Amino acid sequence: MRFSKYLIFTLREDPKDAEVISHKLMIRAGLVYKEESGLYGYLPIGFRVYNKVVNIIREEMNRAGAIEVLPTILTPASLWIESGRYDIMGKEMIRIKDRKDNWLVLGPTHEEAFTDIVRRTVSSYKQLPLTLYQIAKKFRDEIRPRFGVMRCREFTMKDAYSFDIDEKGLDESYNKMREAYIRIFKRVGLNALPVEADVGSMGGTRSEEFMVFSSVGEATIIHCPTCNYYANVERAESILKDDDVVENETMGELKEVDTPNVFTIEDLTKFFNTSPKKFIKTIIYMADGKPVAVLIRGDLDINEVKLKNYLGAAELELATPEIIEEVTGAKVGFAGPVGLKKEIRVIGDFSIKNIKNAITGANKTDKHIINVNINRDFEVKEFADIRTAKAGDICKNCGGSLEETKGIEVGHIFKLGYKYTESMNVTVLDKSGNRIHPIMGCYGIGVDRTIAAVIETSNDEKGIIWPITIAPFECVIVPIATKDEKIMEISNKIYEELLSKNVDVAIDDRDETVGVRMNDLDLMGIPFKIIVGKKAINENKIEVKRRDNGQTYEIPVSEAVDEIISIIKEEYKKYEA
RNA sequence: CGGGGCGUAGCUCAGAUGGUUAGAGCGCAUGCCUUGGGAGCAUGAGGUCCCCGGUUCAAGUCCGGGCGCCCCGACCA
Repeated sequence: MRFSKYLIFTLREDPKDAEVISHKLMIRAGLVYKEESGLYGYLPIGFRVYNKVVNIIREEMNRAGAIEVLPTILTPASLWIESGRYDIMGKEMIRIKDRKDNWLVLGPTHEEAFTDIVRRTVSSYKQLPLTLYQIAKKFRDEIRPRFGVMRCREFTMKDAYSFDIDEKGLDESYNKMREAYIRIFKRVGLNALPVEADVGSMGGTRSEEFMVFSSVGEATIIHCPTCNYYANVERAESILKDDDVVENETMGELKEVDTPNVFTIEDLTKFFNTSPKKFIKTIIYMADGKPVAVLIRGDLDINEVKLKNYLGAAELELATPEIIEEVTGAKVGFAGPVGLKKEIRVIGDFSIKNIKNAITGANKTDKHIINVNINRDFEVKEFADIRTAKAGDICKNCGGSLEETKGIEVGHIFKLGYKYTESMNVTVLDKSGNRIHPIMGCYGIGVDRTIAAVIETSNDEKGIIWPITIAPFECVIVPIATKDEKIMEISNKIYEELLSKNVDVAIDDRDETVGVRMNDLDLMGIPFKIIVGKKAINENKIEVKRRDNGQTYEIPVSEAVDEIISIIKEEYKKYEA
């Protein structure tokens, strides 16, 4: 590619509306442009990177035995009604009405579509196992798109769906995908770790997210440095440091105390001059429309994902002030387990089991009660782990001290189960001629997010530093003076030869000063610059300069092509899976 | 949906208290000169000051309403 005839669009300054590094650099290096919030298009340089990532994913999926298909992105509402998700998905799903007034959905995910493909084409156990995939656009009307390409409304995803006759088969299909993912992320230069994830209302049995540790990540990961336990905070379990400490206090007398305008645990702690651990927080939730009281120790946080799973609820939200008043008989801030006005389901987190002489809301406005004791003053029928694990907690596996980090979720693999094959009635005949539902797994990789994650973890003050495997070009030739015939002659010769040997090379022959061109190439993250300058004329030598550490090799012109090829080959080895 | 910030040239921004023909840097075009890390000189093009309404002799500037963008939170198969 000759840059003089290409579309290079770089910016010298950070765009105003970008906050995170990857977003700034993707715009500045001319990889993408923003059409509007959450909608990004790829420019030529970005599209080259995109294609390289897609190709690596495709190669590894094929290697793992998955088969590529191309379903429709516009899907009929009927598919979604069948699976029961038409109503559940809510506003995130983009719906369009066609000219005949039929509703269509721009696929936000494709379980239904792939299940439909299998329903149409598979009828015997002999055709299984089967893993199908696509690399295509997804549409989700996100409440808040952000961080450029990281969370947007239209994005590219590789999604695969496996179909097996039994759980054992699913385990194998799942593991194949898991292996493929590890290879893919290695090859694109990402350090992505599988982390235990929430299986949630999907009803699956196992789920892992591939996380890239980064401060801009939206997910919180709980990590044990001793035994390498990694889990999304949504499902992480831990042991409290002081879980088993039974206080020796004798039970005091239950007593109401006036606490006007004291609401938060922090304020209450000051007011009573005690520790937050002496409080039992009582939070009222609405689970599928029914109020539930949840009790947890004052210094801890409720994990709503765990709670939702425990309750088996489809919808879980904090109760409104009106409902809280109705349930407790008091204004918000004074709920407690003793003397709730209405009989409702009460769930206790394990953390409240051993609190002696606790302080709780009195279910009367502006009043708390002290010396509250479980089993004497109130009973809890249901105990569960509904606490958010946090740094400093004890690892349930090895007793180590847990740490917290942020992660970007670049992939997600999931044992789905029978949800879709049952709801959409997919069956195959097994060996004995019985109709059985295949069991499913689903596996996703966010292509755009993967690109952003690479940039987020590999950049410097000059710009992007691409791994050679997904760089827009492997190397770019820079003729120091574009009007010098001799320099151009040498440059063009090397360029043509490299091209003929299938090197992904470009020549930056734009009528710009060397400084401008070098800086652009650094911004774009080109792994190797091939500089043809005075030395080429005087000493018959060209220079190859590395983007990552600035190291420069001087190479005689006659050996340039072979040497460049071998340097590039060597570089690829770093990313071999 | 709540809180905060912003909206003026392709980009990044300046335009107190309302007042002529709305500015800068970069970018862009043309010419000269240049090319070892964002050169110099000259000339030039480029504006719905987010939109609608109001106040006023006069609005980029003040008032009301709306729209859009960014960040935090809520939310997120």
